[in-house]
Amino acid sequence: MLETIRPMKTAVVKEALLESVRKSEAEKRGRKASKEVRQLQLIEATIDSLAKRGYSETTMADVADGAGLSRGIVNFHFESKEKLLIATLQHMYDEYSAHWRNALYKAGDDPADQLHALVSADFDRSICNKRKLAAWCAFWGEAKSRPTYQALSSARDAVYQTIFIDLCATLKLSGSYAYEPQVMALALSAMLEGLWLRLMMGTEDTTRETALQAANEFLSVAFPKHYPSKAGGATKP
Amino acid sequence: MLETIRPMKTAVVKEALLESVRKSEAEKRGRKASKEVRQLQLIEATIDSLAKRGYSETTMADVADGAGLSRGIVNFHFESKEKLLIATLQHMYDEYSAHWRNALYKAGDDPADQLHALVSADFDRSICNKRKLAAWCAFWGEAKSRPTYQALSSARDAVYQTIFIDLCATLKLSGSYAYEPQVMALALSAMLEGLWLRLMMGTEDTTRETALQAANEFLSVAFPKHYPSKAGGATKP
DNA sequence: CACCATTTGTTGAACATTCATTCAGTATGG
DNA sequence: CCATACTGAATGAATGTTCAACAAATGGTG
Repeated sequence: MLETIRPMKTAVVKEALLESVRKSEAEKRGRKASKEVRQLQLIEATIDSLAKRGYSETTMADVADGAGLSRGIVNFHFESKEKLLIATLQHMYDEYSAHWRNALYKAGDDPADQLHALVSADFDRSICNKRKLAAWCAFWGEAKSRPTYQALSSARDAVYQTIFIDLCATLKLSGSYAYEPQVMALALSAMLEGLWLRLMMGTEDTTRETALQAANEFLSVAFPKHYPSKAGGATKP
Repeated sequence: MLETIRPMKTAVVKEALLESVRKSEAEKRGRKASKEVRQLQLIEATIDSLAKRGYSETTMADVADGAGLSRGIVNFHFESKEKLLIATLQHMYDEYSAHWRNALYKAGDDPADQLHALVSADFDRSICNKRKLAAWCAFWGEAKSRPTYQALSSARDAVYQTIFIDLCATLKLSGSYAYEPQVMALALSAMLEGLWLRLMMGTEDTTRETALQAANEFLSVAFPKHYPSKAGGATKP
């Protein structure tokens, strides 16, 4: 099962396109960019707007201004505002998906390493930052009332969840734990999402470091034989 | 510290008012209701709209229609749409707050019972249902870009968090655990929020029961001496 | 290479719609 | 009969979409 997970090839391509977007900062005007680059540029501007103004205040004009282009341009590249937002969500979903698949691939064959890699990947700067988290949260707020968003809006999809369950089951066998893999996987992935939520609320008392620390603490108590606690031993009352 | 937490008296009053709202279903028109009842009625209609249509699609007209009243009514009782939404958020915040305070009060003096009561309270039908969760999520999506929402939007506030930390610290002493109370409390409360998020996404694979089960599983592995696992003992490989 | 025709990307003003707000008028309870 | 709750049409601002005109690339032809 796990052997079928490979980093997505398209991720590399998109990375290169994003580079083009950043490079062309100075030369936004005129017909300098390819269709794909321009679309990515608009998607990035959309994420900016979602992060800065929230979903309900994100306007076509703001996206166009953010990209340094004219008003009508979005309707040319994307058919409508709705299609732009769907494309933006799909982009973030693909990026997140490629990120954890890559982390899993690089983790090697040990299940404990794999689980730890997945957890750590969630708090990597490239995807876990104010801008992206805020954009995710904006979509979450609308997901329940929009069928189109529902499938994409929880970045951690069914495949991700299945892998979590499999890893929990494997560790249970090798560590003689008592929990139910499915239940433990739910608790774990829910905590990761909850930590994301905390981070985006951004009350400054939760940072990427403390969030990661909490996640690792969870791993230590749930799988003590695989992740021995790094803190001092048990204290007597 | 914990001894100062008491159920809020105002909760009882509001419950009575809500009763009035429900009773007057048939007689919405005319000057039948007091000012407070009418405001609660509008707030309930706002929650309905948020749940059904999401934040960005919630309109004054929809709220008024939902309450069976005329268009201009909201601006009469609340000054503006923004004030209505703030009042709605405040209402949900107060309700949630009263709920966990009451649960804590009824739990008695044992810290383990208290923590368990807080966790269970989160999944009580009265506050953990599609309608309310969807409304919470709608506000979360806008909170980061609206300073006014920020304080109220995470129902679990600083006081709640402090109590969690205190309980974790107490249990650590009596159970000789190795974790850092602050870190464990963060992991725990983040998981609760994450489970809420799952429930409101409503992909049907997570129910209130399985969510509560996952939360209890967490308690079992984090505080094994206080919450002995109910599943069969450890299995050998 | 030069020239022109065609396709394709881009602009910005005009348009239509949606929606919060206002307010003059009406109804109702005390 | 007065104060107050309430109504609903009018208003104006905000915003997504359309489109005619323009500009840049492309490709074919002599």
